[in-house]
Amino acid sequence: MVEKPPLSKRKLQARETRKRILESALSLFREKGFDQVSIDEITSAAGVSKGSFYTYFQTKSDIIIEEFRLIDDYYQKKESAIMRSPEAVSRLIAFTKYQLDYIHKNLGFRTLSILYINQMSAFYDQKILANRERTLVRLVSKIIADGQASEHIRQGDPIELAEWMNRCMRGFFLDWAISKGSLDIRKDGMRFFSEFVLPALIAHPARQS
Amino acid sequence: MVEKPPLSKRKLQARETRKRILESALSLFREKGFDQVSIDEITSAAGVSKGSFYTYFQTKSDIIIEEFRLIDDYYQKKESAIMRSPEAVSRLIAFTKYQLDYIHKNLGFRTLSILYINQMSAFYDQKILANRERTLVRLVSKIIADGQASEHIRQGDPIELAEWMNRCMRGFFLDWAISKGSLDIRKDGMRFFSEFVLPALIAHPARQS
DNA sequence: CCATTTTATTGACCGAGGTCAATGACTTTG
DNA sequence: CAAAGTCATTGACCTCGGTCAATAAAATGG
Repeated sequence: MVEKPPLSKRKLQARETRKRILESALSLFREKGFDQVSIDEITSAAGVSKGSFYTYFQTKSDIIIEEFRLIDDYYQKKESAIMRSPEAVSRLIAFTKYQLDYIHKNLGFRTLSILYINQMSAFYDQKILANRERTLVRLVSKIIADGQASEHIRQGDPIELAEWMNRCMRGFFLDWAISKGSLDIRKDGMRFFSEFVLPALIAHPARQS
Repeated sequence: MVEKPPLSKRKLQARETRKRILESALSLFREKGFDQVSIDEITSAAGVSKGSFYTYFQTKSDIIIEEFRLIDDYYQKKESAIMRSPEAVSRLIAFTKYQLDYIHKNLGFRTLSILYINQMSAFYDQKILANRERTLVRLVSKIIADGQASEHIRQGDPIELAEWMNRCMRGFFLDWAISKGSLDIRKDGMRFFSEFVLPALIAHPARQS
């Protein structure tokens, strides 16, 4: 458990302000879409000034980042369900199903676009996606390490393999974002994963050279 | 040969204006970087008004798109060198080498970021990247089809496989862009391709099930 | 050669993201 | 409790990408 810090009136107010901005923003984004909502609109809905927005967030799209962080909690919640699958390959498939599902239901291609744009923009250094500490890498590399032990998965550094697998999926998400959602994220995503990415991870008997 | 159209004075002037804008823009981008150059700066360097910029380009980043189109000519020029490799696997490696090389020398991660951002942005419909007509897909799918005939490459629709392979590389480029170039595009890119993507394309003897 | 139509060009204007010096509410110090 | 210090808050202001009605120059056609 975390030590409860004695919150001063100031800290409480600040937290409240931040929360109000975040909630107005998310609610307006859901209602009208990211591009149709201005910072002025968000802050006046929250009853604060424009400047306050920038006390708590570096850019407009930081709000989106905040939403995206929740995906790690989601993976954590699904971990036991994923690990219930008998072996590595089916675990990776289960993982990917959950991932595609979450993105389909909770994010959407527009949100993903904004996330990628945010992460690529020039003087921005909050690395959300390329972070080895993420539950995603932890979980997938664990599955891979297990799979290597039982010889279902090919050899190699499990963390590197997890990042590579993840990178391929990111390629899919990018294509999805560029196509403005005209790919079917669950059908096409699953097919790409099981037909192309997964084979790169599976142990094969050595070929004659 | 293309039929030479009788160019009116108007068309000539228009072409000249477009060219001057393009050249000022590229030269300023190279000098100061995309974000540090404003449209006003570009147009006054070109000696035209701001409005003229938007006669010839839809957005500021369209200039970058223009540059990117050249990569298809480059692939075309390298085609024979690539096909000189004896079989599919080494051809794909050669192709990827040239691709990484071109992007390293001529584009850079910042340009790639701008390209991706442009392609993802909301009301934009010039699909540059996800275009089956591109030399890239044509060339790679041809190599794959040849490789399937000689049983070096696994079965499946060659165009789909080419798009999948390309998608994985796009995942790498995205990671590169997000990491602001801290990945080594040639070393890490080649390693990712040959260690992870290529195995997904190679024919393997069937496993016992 | 003049009248009409077409189209490249212009630049004032707009909207919106982001900045920052000034303010004042709260906290700490003496 | 008053003075000094800290920091959340404010909103006028700036920059810049992008728009568009008006204009000017060239093409067309009679």
